[in-house]
Amino acid sequence: MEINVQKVIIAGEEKEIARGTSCGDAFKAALSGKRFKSVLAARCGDALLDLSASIPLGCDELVPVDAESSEGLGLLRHSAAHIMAAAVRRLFPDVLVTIGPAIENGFYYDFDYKRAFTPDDFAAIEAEMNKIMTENIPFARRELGKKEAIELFRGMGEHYKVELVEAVADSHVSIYSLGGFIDLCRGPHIASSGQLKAFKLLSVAGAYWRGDENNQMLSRIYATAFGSEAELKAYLNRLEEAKKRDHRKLGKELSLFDFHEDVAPGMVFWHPKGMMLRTILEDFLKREHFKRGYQFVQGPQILRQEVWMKSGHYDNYRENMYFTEIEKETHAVKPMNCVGHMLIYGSTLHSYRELPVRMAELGVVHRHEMSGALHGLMRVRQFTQDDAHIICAPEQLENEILDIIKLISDLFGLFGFEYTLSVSTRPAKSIGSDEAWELATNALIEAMKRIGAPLKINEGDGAFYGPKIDCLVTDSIGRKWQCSTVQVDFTLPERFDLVYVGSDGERHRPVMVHRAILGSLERFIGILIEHTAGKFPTWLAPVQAKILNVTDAQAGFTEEAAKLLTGAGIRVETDLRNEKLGYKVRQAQMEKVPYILVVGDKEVEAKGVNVRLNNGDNIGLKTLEEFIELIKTDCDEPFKRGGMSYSFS
RNA sequence: GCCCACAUAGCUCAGUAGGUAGAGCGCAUCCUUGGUAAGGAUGAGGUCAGCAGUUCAAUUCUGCUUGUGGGCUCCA
Repeated sequence: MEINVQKVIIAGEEKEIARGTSCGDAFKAALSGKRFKSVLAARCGDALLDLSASIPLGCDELVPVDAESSEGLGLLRHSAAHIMAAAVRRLFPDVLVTIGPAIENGFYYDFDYKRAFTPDDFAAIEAEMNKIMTENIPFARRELGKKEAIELFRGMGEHYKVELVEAVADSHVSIYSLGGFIDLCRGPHIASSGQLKAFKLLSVAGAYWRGDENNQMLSRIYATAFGSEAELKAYLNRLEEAKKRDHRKLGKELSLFDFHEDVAPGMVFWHPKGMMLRTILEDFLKREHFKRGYQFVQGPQILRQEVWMKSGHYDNYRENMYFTEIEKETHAVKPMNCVGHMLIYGSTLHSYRELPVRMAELGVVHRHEMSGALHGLMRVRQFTQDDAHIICAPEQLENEILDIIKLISDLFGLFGFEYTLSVSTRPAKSIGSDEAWELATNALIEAMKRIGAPLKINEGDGAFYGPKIDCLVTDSIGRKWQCSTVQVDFTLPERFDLVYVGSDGERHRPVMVHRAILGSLERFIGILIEHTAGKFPTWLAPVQAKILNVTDAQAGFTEEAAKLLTGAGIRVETDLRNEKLGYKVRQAQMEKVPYILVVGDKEVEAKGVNVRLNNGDNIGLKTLEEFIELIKTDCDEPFKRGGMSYSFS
């Protein structure tokens, strides 16, 4: 082999390539013209390279990267962010640029400008981007020493970029220029602006520089890009479809709940149907907790301020608490249930034989969240937690955590939700000793390892009193919401001087775990509504069957049938209105009732109902007894897997 | 709390370049008794979010407040 030639597998075929050949030239020689056009970058091992980069020495395989792959799409979007920034710079020359990464479904770029951008600016920016695409300007990479780069950006007045370069650990940084637009960037990028085919600006938002609310508020433009117009259109359609599942819209349409913003912003008014759903969920939760050795308790809603000072909430959580003065004494509405449970545990002396003590409460808490943070059922100011506090000996901790994770997976599995678990470590604002924090954090990590869950760590994201495991569930448009939380706490038992008597007759300090499985019932139901698009499984549906009479002549039997079914524990409604059958079917269908039962003369004679399923299928005439069996089987269906059950009352 | 947008009938939304408002759905009454996604007629419903300001006149323009939506921050 000659010294200036290397063997490289290019797109699956081994080639001899002259040293110094660019990735792009190598692909151009190896691929068809059409295929080559779709190639955005090159991958060698784990490294992504610009097409203009020379093939690295020692690279034995070069893989073409296009917009079909997630890495290719990310790169395309990142380049689109540069193109957007270049367009904004052309239109608003004195804008300062900051950062513009690709994100899950698109990209954004944060600008500092004398005014905020608005959607009215989109048309002009998009037009300028299209112009840049037509001009087909190459992305040119250059490596600079840090000092040189700082001077370059300082000369341009780009102080955000100067700050970014200063934070880089390496001695050199790379910059990319797109025509006259120069940006600090690790790269890689598409070869030239003409490779961007389909993009759309979506929304504007304020965002703090480096995510810190003490910093300058920047103007962020969100946008997305795809490999083709068709894919972009499909994505925008999907978004539209997802909006139809929005729990706020369905909550109103299905008459589950509403808000009275004028009198109680961020607090839910549950309507009969929503409350029915909640009640069934609560009953089910209670039974599952009893089976797992939990005892239900209930503490007061309002407690004197001094107890919150003792617990540490006053120092750490005051801004989010509601206070009220009663007989010159300041009281606080509970933002958490722990204090009540601590006091219940502490009111008697416990033996090690009783541990672990598992105290559960469907606890209503109030937290004054900032007004801009409220969001339907997902983020409210008053909510109900399926909360529990487990008080145990330190050596029992890991097993308790394992059982909790098992419960999380059972419950979320039942509803078919996808979720991710992560461990959050000590935050800046916290109480407790270093040693306690380390012990608690390790217990969580060990439990995660034992169940083999992928270990994700959120540094500094723990509660002020302890580290935690959080569970995130996704809503209909891809936003992630925290549901389950498992928090180890060494400080509250200390503050409330909780003890148990060990086998040695001495008093010992127990460890406490705070945990919620669904998290908040409000948020959980919000996600459930979006997940099911309002078509709840039969066991949860507020109305399981709706009986419609064809004409007034069958009203009597319809009412009798409804009474009989209700007596059998089925949630039934009738629609006896003087309307055509088609009209009543349509309405019941839109209410997403699982079973629509029609009663005409034939059914009266047979003492039965004609059964139409929610999917529109008609399964014919059933006697009332047959229908009761049918619906019971349907209710039990989701519980066949796992150790849970739904007992038909 | 911060940035942008928005607030009209129970719901979804038109509208007024400043002269106090409309539709569809829903609701009520009547006609219609019709077999699986909308039969017809008539009618009731609005201090145009609240408070100021400009104006002969404000739902419309301006400011503030409250709330909502999308984000940031925060969080179950």
